[in-house]
Amino acid sequence: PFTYNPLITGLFAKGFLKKVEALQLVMENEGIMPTVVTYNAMIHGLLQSGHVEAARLKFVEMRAMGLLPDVITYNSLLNGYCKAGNLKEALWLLGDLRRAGLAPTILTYNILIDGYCRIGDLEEARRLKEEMVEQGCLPDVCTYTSLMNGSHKVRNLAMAREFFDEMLSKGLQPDCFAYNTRIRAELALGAASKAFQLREVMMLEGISSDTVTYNILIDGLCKTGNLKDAVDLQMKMVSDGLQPDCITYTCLIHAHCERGLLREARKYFNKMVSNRLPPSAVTYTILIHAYCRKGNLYSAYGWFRKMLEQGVEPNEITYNVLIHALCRTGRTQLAYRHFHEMLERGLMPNKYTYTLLIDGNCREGNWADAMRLYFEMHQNGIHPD
RNA sequence: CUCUGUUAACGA
Repeated sequence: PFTYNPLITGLFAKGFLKKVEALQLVMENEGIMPTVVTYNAMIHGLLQSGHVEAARLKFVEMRAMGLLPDVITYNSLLNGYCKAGNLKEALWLLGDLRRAGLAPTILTYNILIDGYCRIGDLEEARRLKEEMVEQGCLPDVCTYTSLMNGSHKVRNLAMAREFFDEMLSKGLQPDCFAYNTRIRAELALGAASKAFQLREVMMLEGISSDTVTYNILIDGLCKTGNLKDAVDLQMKMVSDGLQPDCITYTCLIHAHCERGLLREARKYFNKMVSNRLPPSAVTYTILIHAYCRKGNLYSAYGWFRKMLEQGVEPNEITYNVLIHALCRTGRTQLAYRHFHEMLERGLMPNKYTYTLLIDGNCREGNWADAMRLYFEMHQNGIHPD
């Protein structure tokens, strides 16, 4: 197991799901018993790649083998459910952890607090923070970073600042993540100058801006209408010795597309490729969207094709963009084809997808299809508005 | 040997 466990972790990190299954068989054949750590590594890997159900099955499997899950097993699964926004299941699991005679750790609390922050339930997040103190776990910089992010989510800048100050008052030293989180909140909630001030503070504290800091600032400038400053900052980033990454370029591509500067956007795309940075699904979706909006479906499909050729998987947003453009131009049948494609890829259409298709069908007078979609949406637990 | 926090895209 000491040889196999790190191997399993490594394979998951590289996204080699099939090889992990193969390795599990090899272990069985050689009579090597998996340990709790083996399962923890597998559960974690499955969750990282979004396979919550498969992870749960591993959890069941390990218990069936007589292995007792430890706090790490629970924390991993808890994190998976929290990330998926399934706090109900997470709470049930927390009960299970306690029933198993285990005590939650600071990570257990941080995971749950982060889960509540992500769904915007700061009341519950706060309550858990108090509970963790009562249980003798002191909130750390990670706890406060989640709380600041949650405050940002509910657009409460004052609250984000309070959490930051409280962190300082507890004698905790904010790290780069904590500063970046606060800076992003300041920028997004209308306090750009405070954001830049904080970057100075951060430097004085001996924490240098990293790529994420720059990306947050560049994106913030783009979104407050300062495209030129954003471009300048990107150049400053390079002169400061930091390499722009895929996200840096994607922010700039998006900003240019929004302003209809598609030529410039393409220039950034080419620059990113020539810097050996592979464009992501987000990058392609932005370009597809820009051409669709312009009414140039031909070019939009050119990008879609390129994306597929490069082996970049389209996601639900990519399909929503295409479906939107097709429905709007009265090509509901073609839109429908994409709808099926997305199901084949295991992507879940959301409320927006259904609405687009229902609207398209209604416009063309296909009431039967529209009604069928409506019921299908209901069956999938999506409530119309 | 395994568990937590920060950045980009659709919005009818």
